[in-house]
Amino acid sequence: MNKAEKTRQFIVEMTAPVFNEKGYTGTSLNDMTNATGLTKGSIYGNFANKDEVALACFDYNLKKVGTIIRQEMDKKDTCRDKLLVYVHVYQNFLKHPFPAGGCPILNTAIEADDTHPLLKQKAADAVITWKGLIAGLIEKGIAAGEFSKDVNSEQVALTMIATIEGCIMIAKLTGKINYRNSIMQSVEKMINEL
Amino acid sequence: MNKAEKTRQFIVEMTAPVFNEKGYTGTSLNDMTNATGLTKGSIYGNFANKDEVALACFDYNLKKVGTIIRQEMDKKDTCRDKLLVYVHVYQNFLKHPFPAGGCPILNTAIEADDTHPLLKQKAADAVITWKGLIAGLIEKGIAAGEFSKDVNSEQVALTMIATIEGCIMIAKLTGKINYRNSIMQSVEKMINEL
DNA sequence: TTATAAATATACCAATCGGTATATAAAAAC
DNA sequence: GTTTTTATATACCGATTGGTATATTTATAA
Repeated sequence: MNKAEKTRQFIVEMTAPVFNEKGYTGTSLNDMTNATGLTKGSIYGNFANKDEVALACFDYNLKKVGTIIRQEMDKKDTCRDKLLVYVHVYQNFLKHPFPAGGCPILNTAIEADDTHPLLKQKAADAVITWKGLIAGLIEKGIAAGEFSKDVNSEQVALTMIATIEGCIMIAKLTGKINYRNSIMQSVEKMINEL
Repeated sequence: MNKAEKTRQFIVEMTAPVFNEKGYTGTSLNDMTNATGLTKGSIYGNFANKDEVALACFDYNLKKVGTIIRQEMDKKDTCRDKLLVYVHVYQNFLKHPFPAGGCPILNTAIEADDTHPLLKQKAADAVITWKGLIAGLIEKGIAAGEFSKDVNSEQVALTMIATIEGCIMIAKLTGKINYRNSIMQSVEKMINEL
């Protein structure tokens, strides 16, 4: 990794939380120079424009979440326990190196869906990949005799994602931890009833 | 309603969809003059600043949703059917005068939670009011013998809201109607199992 | 060690940002 | 119908926006 690649990485690491908190429109070049301590010239020597930084930051934030989930899943054996990782990670997200500003998919989806096609596409891809991951785990669990055969894996996957994302919104908005616990308990029940 | 009040109302009606689509930061005074056909002077003669317009627009958008729900609920008799109104309205939101840009609570929550305390508070209040409304309906249904006595009304209310909001996000992001139908079917099942 | 290439900083650009003072036009009151 | 108040438009403000051309520094290779 040469100097430029290091700086690129450094810029992404320092601005990713800002983009996730303030959003694409809400993050200015000034915010970016403040977060990095670099100048505009330095940032624009490594990125073509604000868009390119924002897209890289989304990837970075998304990867951060994915890594946490994968690491926790590797510790579990059964498909049910692997699914329950989502519940436990989102319930104790402070214990993990979770991106500041919350779920990048949710944040990006809401801001970009009417305004920024590129970011919107990235968020949409992330949701579909996530759905596939959960559905795959469910299918595997069915094949292993862990779950009932008449479980609709795609429906459960989508409902899990929707509930988790809604939960993140409500918990962050109201600041009520028991709201989060209550909703996550429903997701847990949903998984345990498969 | 005198001239000023009419203009105030007019400004809110014309800019509310813009705020809901582009967000608070993403909506400029220029957008507001374009949407209304009025000048800055005219807008700022009726509102102190952009904040005041945005807050009024949130109230307007929220009321719009509330009115739809209330009207549909009035047509139903049982608590179960009243709860199912949420499913049917959000599933066919195009048939109703739903605010352009989607759910104002969700949009405002995501943008404002790290950036705009006043809007955040309004969105939080809306969620808590909504939760109370659903929980009240469930309690009423329990009292009427319609639902099981050991239903946790607050938990169900929160989970319903989370799933619906997550559903809106996913459906709008991916554009897949069958995703929305699939998730809403889960909510329907949840209500029918009370 | 020096020449060359790459990376960063400085200084600037036009455009737009939210907001305001003032002038003009339209309503409302008399 | 005239006066007075209210509402709207015009013209402007400094600050900030995203972005760039160029100068300077730092790293790399000969």
